[in-house]
This record gives sequence, structure tokens and C-alpha cells, in this order.
Amino acid sequence: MSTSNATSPSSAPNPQLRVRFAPSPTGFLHVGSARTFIFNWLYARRNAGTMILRLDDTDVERNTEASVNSIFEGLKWLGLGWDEEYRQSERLDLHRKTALAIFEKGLAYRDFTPAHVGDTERSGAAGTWLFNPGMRDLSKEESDRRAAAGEPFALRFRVPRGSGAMVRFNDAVYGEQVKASDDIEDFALLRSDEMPTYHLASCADDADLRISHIIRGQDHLSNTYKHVLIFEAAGYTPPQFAHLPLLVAPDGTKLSKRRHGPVVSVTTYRDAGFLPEAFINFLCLLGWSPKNDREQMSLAELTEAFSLEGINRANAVVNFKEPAATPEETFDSKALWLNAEHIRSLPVDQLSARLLPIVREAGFDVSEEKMLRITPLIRERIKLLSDVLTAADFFFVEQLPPYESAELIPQKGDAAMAEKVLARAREVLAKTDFTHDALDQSLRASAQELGVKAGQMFQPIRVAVCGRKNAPPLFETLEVLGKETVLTRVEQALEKLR
RNA sequence: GGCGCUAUCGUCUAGGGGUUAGGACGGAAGAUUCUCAAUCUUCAAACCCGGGUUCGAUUCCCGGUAGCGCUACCA
Repeated sequence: MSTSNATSPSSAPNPQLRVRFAPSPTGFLHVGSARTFIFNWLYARRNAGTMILRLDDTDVERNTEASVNSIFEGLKWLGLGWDEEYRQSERLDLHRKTALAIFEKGLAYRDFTPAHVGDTERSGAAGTWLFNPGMRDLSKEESDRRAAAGEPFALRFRVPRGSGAMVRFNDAVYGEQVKASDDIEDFALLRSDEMPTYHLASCADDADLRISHIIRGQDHLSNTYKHVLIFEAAGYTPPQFAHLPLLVAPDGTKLSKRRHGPVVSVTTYRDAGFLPEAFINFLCLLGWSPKNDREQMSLAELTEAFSLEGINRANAVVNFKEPAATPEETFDSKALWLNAEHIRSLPVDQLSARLLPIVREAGFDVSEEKMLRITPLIRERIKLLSDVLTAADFFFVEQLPPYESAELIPQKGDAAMAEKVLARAREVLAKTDFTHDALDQSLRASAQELGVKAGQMFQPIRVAVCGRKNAPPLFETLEVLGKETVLTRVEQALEKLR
């Protein structure tokens, strides 16, 4: 890595650099987790390292297969991939071995206190709970005897006390971190059912998988002291830590499906019509900055620009609206804007290919060719892929949905003018080539002959063929619609006016 | 309660001992086009508070306040 170029992603594989994304499958994949995954992935790719996915599923009570699926579903949509995959539940032997090694060094002890007892006593006026009285100093003989007798116990880390010892680590984002070990409680390593706790399993696996950088949410910043203690007790050098500021809701609280609804779930963005590359782009800008005012960036550009130094320390608000009605007002407006930007920068054929399944899914039978012709007309008019359904609806249907005949009346005109214009249009269009320039010429000429403004000529026709006033440019629209459909719709509009 | 982290426009952020505190989204106004959108121009909008240090602090230090995190045999 010392040889890698500082300004472009290194191509030489870097076997020493290994990062992991380690979700626990106790819920769907939410946007905060997605960002953590993305940052890890970016860091791995930027430095030609290895990206590992590890399911931290040691909490048998809360894990669900549905959650595992939801995580994979979300990650699949992001489309970033990973190089290695593990499940903690398949590595319990390693965790127990690690715990045992720590125990044998005298750095952990058995706690026979029944589970869930201390909660109220612990947080009494005396202050912070640090350990259960008596257990820490149990003699080896008694501890062994009670264990041999089959009494259940949790294994706790024997955190150094009264020595004034300090635990420290250097965080790539938050800098030098120091905490008195007297302030750290004797946390559990193994539960009384012999399952490892998160702290133990996580560290044992990180060490075993030779993780070089732990990039994770800041909610783990204060847990890190415990982790440093575990790494050292087990004889490993702790990896480099980099904690990420949290993503929070507009009310400042952490994202939760219960409180904030589906806006916090990754698949909601997928289903709403976000482009994964736009969503990734948006998430990257939350808590990280390339520091050069760049906003819209491709994956390649993000990969190239990404560095731990660009990560900031304050929590970032995902500015969605809680009581959500339309997508327009639900999602963070920057996410929407970025999505529109990415849509516009997609080549027409690619955008068209992404739109087609959505249109067909909605029940419209549209050919690839036709979609290819429609796409450029709506590309600048949609923010979400699914907007295609409202922006281009009139291209898909045989029969236009009903609209008010008053819509046909042009600016500063009346029903008579609308009728006059449409009658003329019917006549002229019947003998005009349906190409942009020919339509342009004959319709403008007609306007002049009729003594109306171009806009007054175009508007009734637009409404007649699109069913509404706001639509893509007229000539292109007519061209794609085709002469037959256009004439039918103009005829129907004329009937409306009578 | 204890321990810790954080604090620049509404939101995401840049910056940093002396700046007209920059950009973006969103908002407002205008230009432009056959409507809408896109595009372009302009405008409004911020350094949490109090003490230090200093010739000078938004920037450095301390305190306060607020928010968040951890304080489980959850992760």
C-alpha cells in the first residue's frame, strides 16, 4: 500500500487491507447500514482491498430469516457486491476458544448471578454499574466447583480496576480516544447459554478474518474500548478503527421503522424509483465530503475520491417528511435532485431499459422501440423512474382518460378558438408528414393563417393528444404518437367541444 | 445518574486567527422555450451561549447549554 498511487485507486491487490460490513439480521436493511456498507466498499475498492460481508447473527432470539433476506435484497439492489461472506453462527467454536483463552489467562471470570437481575440495583444512587459484587473475586476453587456442579454462569471480562490504567485507541475519524479502565464495566463475553456476546464474537472474528479496518457506526465508539481490551487479551493488535457519524431523522432521533416508517428502509428507495447509483451518491454525501464541492458523482468518481479523512464527525439528518403523502414530499429533496441528475446523465438506451420493466409492470404493453422513442421526451421531466407512469401515460394508453373540455381552450381564447384550431389541425395533420420539422412548419403556418399565436394553436392540440396541459414538446410528441392516434384524439376533442 | 462524542444557512456541507464565511438542495424572483420540465441569472438564508488566549476569534482553550451514543448474559 505504501507503493500505491495517492490520487487514483490502486490496481495492485492489497491483501493486507480487509474491511467488513457486519449487520445483525434483526430487521430490514436501513439507510444507515447501507451507508456503512458503501463506505466500507468504497474504502476496499479504493485501496484494492477485500470486502467482507459477515452476518452477526449470535442473537438467536431476535434473528430472523426474513431479515437476512431483506438485507440481501437491499444489498443486491445497491449492486456493489463483496468478496467473502461469513455467518457468525457458524463460527461459534472460534468464539468459545477465544473466550476460553482469555479466561485461562485470568482475564475473565465466571459470574453466577442469574441473568437480568441487576438492572434496577445497578443504576442505583451509587452510580454506574461496573460488576456484580462477589463474583469478580470468587476463588478459583469455588468457581470451578460451582461450574462443575452445573450452575450456569456468564463469562465476564475482568476489566483492570484501581490501577489508573487507561484504554486508548486512535480513531481515523474521531482521533485519539482515551478512557479510564475504571469507567468500563465488566462486560460479558459468553452468556450463560454459552453463546458468545456481540463484543466477543465480533472481535474474535475480526481478528480471525484479519480485518485491518473497522468502519462502522459511531454508536460503537464507546464500545471500542471493550473491543481493544478483548483484542489485547486475546493476543492481537487491534485493527484501525474509523467510526461514522450517525444518520438521524429530522427530529434528531435515530432512524427507526417504528417511528419513521418505510422511508428508512433501503428497498423503499428501490421501489419508489431511485437509481441505485443515485441513492449511493446521496448516502455518500451524508457524513462525508470530497471537499471540492462536487455533488453529483458516479461510482467510479466516488471510489476515486473516497478517503477516511473526508468523513466528518457530526450526525447527519436524512431530511425526509414523516407524514408522507407523495414521493415528492417524502424523500430528502437532495436525494430526489440527485436521482434526477443521474437519470439525465444516463444514455437514452440505458434509461429506456430501466423504464421499460416499470411500465410493463404497471400493465402497459409497450415495445422496446417505442420506449426508446418516448424516453428522450420525458428524461428531463422525471425525478424518479416511476414518474414515467405519470409523465408518459398518454403514450401507453389506447384511450385517453377523461379530461375537462375547458382544458382545450387556449390562453386568451375561447371555445370557438379551440374548435377552430382543432378543426384546422385535423385537416392539416392529415396531410402532413409526421416528422418534427414538417409538423413544426405546417402547424406554425396554420396558426398564422388562422391569426392566432403559435401557443394558442399548440395548446389545444397538446391537450387533445395528451389529455392535459403539461406535457413534453408538441412536435416530438405527435411524432411518437403517430398520425392515426393523433387524428383520432383530435377528433374526440372536437366532439367534446360540440 | 455515570462515561463519551458532536455543534457553520431549513437540510447536506466547504473553510479557517484578519474572508463580502464558499458550494449544493430546497425557497423566492427573473430570463428562455409551444405548455411543463431542463437550462441560465439574481435574491433571501448560518458560524449555539459565556468566558479566556490574542492586536484580532466563527476558527484555539475552558465552562455552559443542547443533541446524540454507550451504560444488557441486544447488536
